[in-house]
Amino acid sequence: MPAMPPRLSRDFYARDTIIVARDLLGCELVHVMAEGTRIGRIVEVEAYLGAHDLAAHSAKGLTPRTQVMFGPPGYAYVYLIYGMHHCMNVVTEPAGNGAAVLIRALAPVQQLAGRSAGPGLLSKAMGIDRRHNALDLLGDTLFITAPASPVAETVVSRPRIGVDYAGEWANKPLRFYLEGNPHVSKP
DNA sequence: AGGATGATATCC
DNA sequence: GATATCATCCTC
Repeated sequence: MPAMPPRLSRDFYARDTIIVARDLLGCELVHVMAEGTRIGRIVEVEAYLGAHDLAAHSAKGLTPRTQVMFGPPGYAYVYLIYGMHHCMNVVTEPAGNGAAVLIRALAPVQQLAGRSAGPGLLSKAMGIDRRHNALDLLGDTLFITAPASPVAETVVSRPRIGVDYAGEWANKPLRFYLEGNPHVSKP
């Protein structure tokens, strides 16, 4: 088995959120668990640009929940939605901006538990829940590695899912995915 | 189209 | 303390 590509650096996450979102496509999300290591290839993401983005949780300002979003880049922001599903994000840009990228779908690579097309499903398949909130993605438990091979697919952008309440921000094309990939949640 | 199901923010 | 809302998923 080939050596695993290097972990993404703090500087990778510190960049502009749209750039980070696009560059995360093709990267691999890794969760080292007692039962084994689960790995999925990122095929769909959404960018949440910061406190001025009305669709972002950080638009509410600094609260206990959004604390992680306003913190330094390269940390996991995981929350429970609709009382039953977990969503995983990575914090981007320098501390204070409240920006993050939601990971929406993975193609299975190793040991995924069930389907991973959609933010709730992928969290379940990867064994990720609220306990992972505020976890450093440069640590040894949960991290992201650079693409195992060059990303050949075309990246397409569409409006984000489930943010109709956000006015004109709901229409901005801040959802990115790999065209034609069968594991995208809503092609 | 509608229900599950609990944390969060925002009122009183 | 009560209530509305929710970056979803499943079943009908």
